[in-house]
Amino acid sequence: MLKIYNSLSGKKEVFTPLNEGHIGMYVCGPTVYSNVHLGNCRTFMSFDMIFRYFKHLGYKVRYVRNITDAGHLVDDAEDGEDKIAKKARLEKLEPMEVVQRYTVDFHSILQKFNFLPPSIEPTATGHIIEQIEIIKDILEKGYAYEINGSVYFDVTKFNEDHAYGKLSGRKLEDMIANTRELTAQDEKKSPQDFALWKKAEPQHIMRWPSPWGDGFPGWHLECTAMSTKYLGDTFDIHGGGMDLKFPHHECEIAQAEASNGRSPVNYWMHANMLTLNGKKMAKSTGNSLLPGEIFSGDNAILSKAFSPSVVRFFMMQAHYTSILDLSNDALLASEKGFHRLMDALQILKSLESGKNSDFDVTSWKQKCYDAMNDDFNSPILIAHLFEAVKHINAIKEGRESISEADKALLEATISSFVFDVLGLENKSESEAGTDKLASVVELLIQMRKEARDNKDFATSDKIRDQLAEMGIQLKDGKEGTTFSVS
RNA sequence: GGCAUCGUGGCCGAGUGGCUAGGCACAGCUCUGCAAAAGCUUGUACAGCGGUUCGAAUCCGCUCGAUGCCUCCA
Repeated sequence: MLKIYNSLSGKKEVFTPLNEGHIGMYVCGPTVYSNVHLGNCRTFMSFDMIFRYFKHLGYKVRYVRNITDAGHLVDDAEDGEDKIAKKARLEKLEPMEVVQRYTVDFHSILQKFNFLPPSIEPTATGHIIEQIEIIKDILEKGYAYEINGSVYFDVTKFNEDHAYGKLSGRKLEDMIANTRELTAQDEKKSPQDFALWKKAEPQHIMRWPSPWGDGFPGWHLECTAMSTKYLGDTFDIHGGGMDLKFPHHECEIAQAEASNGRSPVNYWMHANMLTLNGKKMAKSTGNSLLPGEIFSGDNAILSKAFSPSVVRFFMMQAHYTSILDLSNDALLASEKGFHRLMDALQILKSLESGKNSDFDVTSWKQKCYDAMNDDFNSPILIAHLFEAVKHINAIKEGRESISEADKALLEATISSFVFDVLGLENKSESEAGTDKLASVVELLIQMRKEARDNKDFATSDKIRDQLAEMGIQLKDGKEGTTFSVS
């Protein structure tokens, strides 16, 4: 029985999909006006893991994650400028050049992190017509008004017969009480109202024709248009970063309820933020890291480069609803733990099975599922994986044994959780996996053994130390010497 | 200022009204020519102050602090 923490109710709820065996999931994707933010990666990674687990359980999942390539305003005021258009103006590029450049960056980073591609990755600009249709609908229902070629959602009107603020726990009256005075020339009736369609000023490059004149859609609308188009008026899961809860997701609910009278989403899921050295990431203070800067080591914050798998493992060690703090020490610790896990996986392959098992693999497997079924508790899953690591090492040293059947079950289970669900990759294995390197190292190991047998420790240590410098670590064990590549 | 989430041992991080999280680091031991790796052993922590309770770190209140949103920043 799978339980999910639903942000809408504030409780863990038993997950029941609308259609048995099928899941519709929408996650708000990036606005492609700059390199993808590391915190953003964490959010997407959490949902990648969730997507993977659903698939692992055998669900047919339609996972929609959009690309925002228009409509995300720099601010919601009268002079609101589209983020893409602004960047294009600053860099003297065509807006679509900006979109293309950062979409490519986004995909390449996600690929390094071993993300599964979503089922559909729609763009806002590809769904202008759908957005216009929804605006027409909302206007007809009386929850929006047109003024000077722009259309705004009438939050006050909507709140009369719906609950605006139910997701974020806000009350409209409180919001009004806490709002600063309107800028003098604001055309909105109330500061809480938000744009469904913005009139394009003559100099504005990104523009589309509409019944209200040339303009562009509001940011909140695209997600409503694309999610309902591909997943239906009501669908199972809507996810995104905690920062999107208000106003973005709140507005999505309002738009959907205004146009078709029904709550659009059964389970709202929000991934929590990533901090850096205990503080929020912000370019302005220098407390900021790009994913690429972690992989290359080219940054002033970390002592060395870390592989995407290590970063992924680090993130999977925290629950997706907790704030996670990234630091050099934390990554160093994760790197060691990650290698220990990967080494154990390697050892498992060559383990000799015995008559009986000292390790109850079946109940261990159940505990792994219990952890994941409890709101995707990946840190608990990882704790269980390390329990298996202990047993694997004990079996290797002959202190415990495992039956043929249990060994096969353990191998299948652990690799499906590590690789399929958590999405980790054993990079060192694939690099060391080239047979030639392996046989060269085996040769060196053999030569070192001969030197050691002859008590020629100068030679044996030279082999060991020089290989270590190349990142190849020799490990002497009871059954001989093995190696790992870092 | 308002709303929200949270505050756990040296570090990162789970969890929970009474029973071992886990990883990393540290120390001792085993193994080793010496190391490394691996294994074993050791840590009584839960922001502070009150309250509820037979019993709270876990529930309630207040205080302090962090993060998010309310305002451009994921």
